Amino acid sequence: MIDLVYIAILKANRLRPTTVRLAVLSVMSDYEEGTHFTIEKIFDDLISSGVRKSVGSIYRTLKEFEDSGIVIRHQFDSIGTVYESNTGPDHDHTVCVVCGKIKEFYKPEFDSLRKEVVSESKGRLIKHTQTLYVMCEDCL
Amino acid sequence: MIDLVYIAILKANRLRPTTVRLAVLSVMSDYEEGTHFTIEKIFDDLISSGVRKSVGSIYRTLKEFEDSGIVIRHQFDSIGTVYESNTGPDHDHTVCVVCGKIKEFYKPEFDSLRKEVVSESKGRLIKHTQTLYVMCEDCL
DNA sequence: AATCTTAATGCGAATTATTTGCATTATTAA
DNA sequence: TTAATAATGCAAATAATTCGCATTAAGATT
Repeated sequence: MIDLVYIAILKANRLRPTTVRLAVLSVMSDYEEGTHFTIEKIFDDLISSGVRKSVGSIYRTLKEFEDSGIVIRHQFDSIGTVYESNTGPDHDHTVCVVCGKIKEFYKPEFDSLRKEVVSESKGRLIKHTQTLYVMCEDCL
Repeated sequence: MIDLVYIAILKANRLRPTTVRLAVLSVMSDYEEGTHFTIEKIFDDLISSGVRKSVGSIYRTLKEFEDSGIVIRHQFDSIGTVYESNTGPDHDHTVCVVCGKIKEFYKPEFDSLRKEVVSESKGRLIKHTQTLYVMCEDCL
């Protein structure tokens, strides 16, 4: 059973290994590292793999996955809501305002600066978002 | 006529000085510097000042103002869409995940780092968003 | 394995936020 | 002052997401 690892992931998050959840994990696992995908793409890819699941269930599933930390949800200007697998290290994004391509970047210096900001205000940092809207090399 | 300055702002942006636009500018001018407001707040504040304008027109007006650079629109997690007057210097935001309070911060070092990121990818920076979700001092 | 309990699913309706078409009205240009 | 153009109100349309609830599936219990 190829699903064993998905079942383990779900159980580790107190989620029953059901057909919808396993199917969503399965299509997600076919994406390249760093792929950003929509609810609709998951829906379509499930159809392509011969599995029809309701859009409502996919919304619910991705919300559960987000709560569990299995995926991260982003809202980008003029692109809307996309998700990505929460594997790999922390990072921020660039989005090309022309072609819409999303890339990731990481610079540890940002983290230190952010820590300074919150400590100056005596708060505690829970999470952050940073997106650079660019014209990418190809579009220039 | 107290509106003269608003009329000037609108004309400078090739927008006819109409009642809706002038009324929106007027309620906005009553807000403290750095206030973040919703469409609904504008609507309510117009009502309070004895002016009833359609929600649709307020949406249209704020979109025009955004295109003209008169306001900036933000989308914050679990808060939604808010606007602020585009006066004063560039800045990013902290949002308290408990009380929802929005504050501004500015550190020039962020700008240099962002420039590094886009120059490394040979792109051009158009704009950026950065939001730190925190527990603020009061909520801790 | 049969049954009980609880959670997940599908479906369509409901919600929320926003946009749009169009007839009417206001603003600017002639 | 009239002609041309743009803005407004209103209601309907759209888009994205959530929800209620009856049905089904999964895990626990006997």
